[in-house]
Amino acid sequence: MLLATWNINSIRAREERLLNWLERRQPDVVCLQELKCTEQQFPYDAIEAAGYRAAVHGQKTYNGVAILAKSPIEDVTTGFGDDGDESQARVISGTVEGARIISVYVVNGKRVDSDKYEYKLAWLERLEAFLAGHNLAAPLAICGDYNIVPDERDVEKKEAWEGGVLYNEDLTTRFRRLLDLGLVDTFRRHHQEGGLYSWWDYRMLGFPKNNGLRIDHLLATPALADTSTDAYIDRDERKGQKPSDHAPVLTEFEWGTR
DNA sequence: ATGGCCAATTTTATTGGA
Repeated sequence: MLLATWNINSIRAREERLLNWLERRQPDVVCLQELKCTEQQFPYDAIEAAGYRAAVHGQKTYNGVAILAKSPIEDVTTGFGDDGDESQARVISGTVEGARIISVYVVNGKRVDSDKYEYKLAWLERLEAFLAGHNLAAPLAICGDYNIVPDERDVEKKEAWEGGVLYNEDLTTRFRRLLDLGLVDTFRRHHQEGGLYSWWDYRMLGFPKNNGLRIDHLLATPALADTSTDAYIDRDERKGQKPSDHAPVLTEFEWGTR
């Protein structure tokens, strides 16, 4: 199973690029974030014609997450299912070929002194509780835009980002806590070096200067992660006409029908 | 080359992204 995650930054603005990438790359399962559209606006027909089913949790203008898969997507749920705020479409789960797949779009946080950052921290608490409620002995992957830089290898200009809403001691500790639950950062399982990023700012020549961050992650339980054979970042997707500011990140597993 | 923000919106400025 080739599993991918991609913050696409508007599926309507990126439809042609997404379809070209699906055709060329042929991932089995794709977790998407920042659809920026409602379910009514989602291009189901084009995705289906490309050979994929889609489970979509949409929202007008902001957020929005989906799972695309070549195989049926079963037992789809949206949100955390707790008693917290569900007005922002940031989580969708489904089962594909016996593996539980979760697509997440973690809150950005804007500034550390903002209400949005408070919401980010509270949301991460809910994420942890949500995961703790799953069977982590079973095959499961939770993939998406975490808006967290796990460690210094994952940032090009440490001084510029340290202490901000994406990279600080509290967040790296919270990320490690997810790993302490038993989840594996599947990209790091195959690549230990720094300088490999999944996001570059549109502004200030972020990509040409490689001022990047690794903030998009595929975490998996050992039952699944132990079968992974390689991981990739499709850096070329950040090039050319109308790119998303994120590149797709992928992990190959010896799991399922592929 | 990969190039100096981009996308959506009850649009002509504002909000959010990271």
